[in-house]
Amino acid sequence: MNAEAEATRLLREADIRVTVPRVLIFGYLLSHKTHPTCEQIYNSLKASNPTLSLASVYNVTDKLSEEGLVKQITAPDGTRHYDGITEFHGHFYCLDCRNLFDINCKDHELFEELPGAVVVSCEVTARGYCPKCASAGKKPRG
Amino acid sequence: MNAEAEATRLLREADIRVTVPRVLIFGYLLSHKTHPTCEQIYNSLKASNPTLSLASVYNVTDKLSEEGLVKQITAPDGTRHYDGITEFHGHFYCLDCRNLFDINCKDHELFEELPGAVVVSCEVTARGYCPKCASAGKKPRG
DNA sequence: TATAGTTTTATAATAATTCTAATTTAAGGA
DNA sequence: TCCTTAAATTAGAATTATTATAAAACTATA
Repeated sequence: MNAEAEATRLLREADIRVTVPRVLIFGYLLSHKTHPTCEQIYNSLKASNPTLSLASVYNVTDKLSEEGLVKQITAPDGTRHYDGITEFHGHFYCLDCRNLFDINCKDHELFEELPGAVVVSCEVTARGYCPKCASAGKKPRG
Repeated sequence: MNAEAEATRLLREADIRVTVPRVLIFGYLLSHKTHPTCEQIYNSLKASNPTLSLASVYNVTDKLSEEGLVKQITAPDGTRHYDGITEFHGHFYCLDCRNLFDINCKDHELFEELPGAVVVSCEVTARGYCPKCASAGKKPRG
């Protein structure tokens, strides 16, 4: 099954109105594991969908992450990225190239700390220099 | 010892030039555990220091976190907050009131995943509804 | 106290995201 | 299939957080 058909199926299953932008954007996230920003999603889709607007990409990613169908990741530089993989995992942010990489990492039992709090999701983000940038000498202070 | 004297001492120790804005801002972070943004730091300090500029707060917090004297936290809404506590701990972000709370949480051995990567820091951020907002009924969908 | 280099300041510029109001669309019922 | 209604999309303006710039002020050292 292709990504757009899968997106349509998952939207129906979640009882979310199926629209062209939602299918396109959700399908894109299901088939690209690159943690794109809204801008990047928009740039990738607009050539084949000239009427798509950037505002819709913001609206749709917002809706999808609210509904738990995709994951929102806030990078240390403050930009928001989206991830079609919803199983728990962590991210590694390269301070040089600013890319996000997946890392395995178990979920924790962190929250006896704040009794009464309702935990919706948890994000683990490491910062540093990815193998490529580190080997190019882009390490902190020397 | 008061916070500004402590800030001065720590700056000297780290071999960082001691300036008025640095002492003020670092001192503020050492004595306030509220995870303020640059804007909040600026607003708190400007009354008693009218010549201080917001740009300096950005410059100084940048410098301090680069040098590891304070911790930078990027909240899920993309805003950057600073924390004078540098020991490892996690944060809980309330989706309603947008405050950050400290949570205990051990550091992990996450990084066998990316051989060759240089890890600089690690951030664990949970999202949800804090006890106060949750009890006021601000839970997700119902 | 003079100097050199760094930091700060004020302001302008940029980038990411949100808001607004008009238009279009999806889904269910006649 | 056509109508209706609420919801979603669009384009563009507005807002917010942050970064850049260039001149003035300050720190540390000689």
